[in-house]
Amino acid sequence: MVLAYKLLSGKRKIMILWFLSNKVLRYNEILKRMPDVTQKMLTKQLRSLEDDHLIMRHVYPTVPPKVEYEITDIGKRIIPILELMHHFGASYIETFRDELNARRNAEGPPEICN
Amino acid sequence: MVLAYKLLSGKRKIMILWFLSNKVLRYNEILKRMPDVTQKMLTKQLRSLEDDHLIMRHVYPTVPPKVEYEITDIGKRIIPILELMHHFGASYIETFRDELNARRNAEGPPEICN
DNA sequence: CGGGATCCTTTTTGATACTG
DNA sequence: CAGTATCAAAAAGGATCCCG
Repeated sequence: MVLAYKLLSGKRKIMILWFLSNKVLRYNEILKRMPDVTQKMLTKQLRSLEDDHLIMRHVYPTVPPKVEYEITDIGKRIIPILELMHHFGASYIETFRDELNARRNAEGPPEICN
Repeated sequence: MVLAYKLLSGKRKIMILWFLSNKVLRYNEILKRMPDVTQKMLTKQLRSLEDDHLIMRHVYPTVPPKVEYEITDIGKRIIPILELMHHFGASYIETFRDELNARRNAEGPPEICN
């Protein structure tokens, strides 16, 4: 439990895994899908996910370089957790819609994903 | 997804919810179950969980004071996520036992919960 | 008993510029 | 294209002491 939590700790990791859950993506493709992340942070989280064996990094030594990221078998086993989180988020929003709207107006811009 | 992640962000929240999933507990009972947390941090995380409506706080104005914490209905809906995380942790450990042991020896003391 | 208040350290995240 | 490097800010976590 704590272990899974730690593996997912990091503001962007769950989104990265979510994107990679059904596709192999290049570095820039992931970057485009996350408009508010810096290159540095994306790289860092990708490295961390790779170190934890949740994703694989494939480097094609071409010019220009091409790097693809692919979810691993063990990484795929995290997807059901993300799906549950997604469903939970939806029902949570439904329950507290008004309160969440109030917070949102007070604090900042909306999220892409719940 | 991101929302559920944010609600669970905080080093102790998932453990607190785990403990409260099947019992109402007093402040000190939670504290005893988490040997390495300070009172300040426990209080802080409890307040945060309460603000997010995942737990309820019942104060009995006796002397000495008595405060109980109880999971809410919406809080209970997070438990399946924690159970999945727990199972994931177990299979992850099984897959990478050797590597995890190596890290453990290098870094520090073991966890109570995976 | 169940906290709150202060002060401090560690960790995480971000902005910006540069490169093979 | 896919990153590094440097610097700075913010967030999270912790130690310690005090209180009704």
